[in-house]
Amino acid sequence: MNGREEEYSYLLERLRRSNWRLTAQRRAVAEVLSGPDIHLTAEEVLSRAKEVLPEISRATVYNTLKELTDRGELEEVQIFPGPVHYDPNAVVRHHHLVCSRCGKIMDIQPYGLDSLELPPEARDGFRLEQIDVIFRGMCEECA
Amino acid sequence: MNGREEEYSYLLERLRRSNWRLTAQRRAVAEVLSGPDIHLTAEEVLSRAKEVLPEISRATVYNTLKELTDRGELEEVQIFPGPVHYDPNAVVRHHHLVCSRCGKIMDIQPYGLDSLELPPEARDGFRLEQIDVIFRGMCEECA
DNA sequence: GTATATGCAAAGCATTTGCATTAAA
DNA sequence: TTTAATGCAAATGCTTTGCATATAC
Repeated sequence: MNGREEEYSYLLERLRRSNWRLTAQRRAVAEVLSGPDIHLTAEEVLSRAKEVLPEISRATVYNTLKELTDRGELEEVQIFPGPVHYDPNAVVRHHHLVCSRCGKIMDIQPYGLDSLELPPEARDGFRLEQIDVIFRGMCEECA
Repeated sequence: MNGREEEYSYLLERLRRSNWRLTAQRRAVAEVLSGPDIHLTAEEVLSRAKEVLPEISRATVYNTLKELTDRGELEEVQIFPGPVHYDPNAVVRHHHLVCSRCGKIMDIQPYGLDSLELPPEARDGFRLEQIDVIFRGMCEECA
């Protein structure tokens, strides 16, 4: 397998190994969501999947996205008011960098976050599960 | 003014000083949103405002929330899928602590966040405006 | 008096649901 | 063959819009 194939098969590769009933529709959705820095809405997934499989329905896209989210293969991120974005980079812990003008979303590594912790008064009795961080600002092209 | 009044009039107090046309409806909305650790949905604001002013309409609540958000008096926070929560603590920089079971939302001080910064490779050319942080987990009563 | 806020109902967008049909294993 | 996925259309939840009426200043 060469570098390019590897990049493009993250999600699809994981799914092949699982015992998940693999239909043409699910493959189309998984393909659309395979790769780095992907953050698509359900509607975007639908239109891209239709390029490859025109008969795919909206309901199936929503079903599949929900299924993949439940399996931990996708992360739902709510960056803006409006539709949820689906991020296939659910395995690797990361945060999001977002341009407030053009809406571009990028995954970023946690960095300098070792000291990101609950203030002492909140820590007591609270079982921390997850920390969501969104960095908002202007990207180079928009600034 | 005693301590209790002070606590309860944050938002209302700020509005009195501004040249904002103060109607019974707007006062009702502002009252409902005055106090610490308030994170209400539009629907919750409506039902609480109705207790004080039964003739207030849903549209007016939405209008007023939008207006106050535009003026920087409220912050819209999207913690869960579903409705936006309105946070009147827009003046003081803070983050959110959320119970993933009961849904309780609390404001928390940024703490140990001095080192919360963009990774060097992302920093270049990006003009950072804001960092949103949500701590998710189980609160004491739910754990 | 005049500009602006209100309230109603209809429209809009994102998503979910029910159910009959179809296809994978 | 059997279980589960698909697709359609209707329903839901949240929010916005258009417009006639009412009200603060």
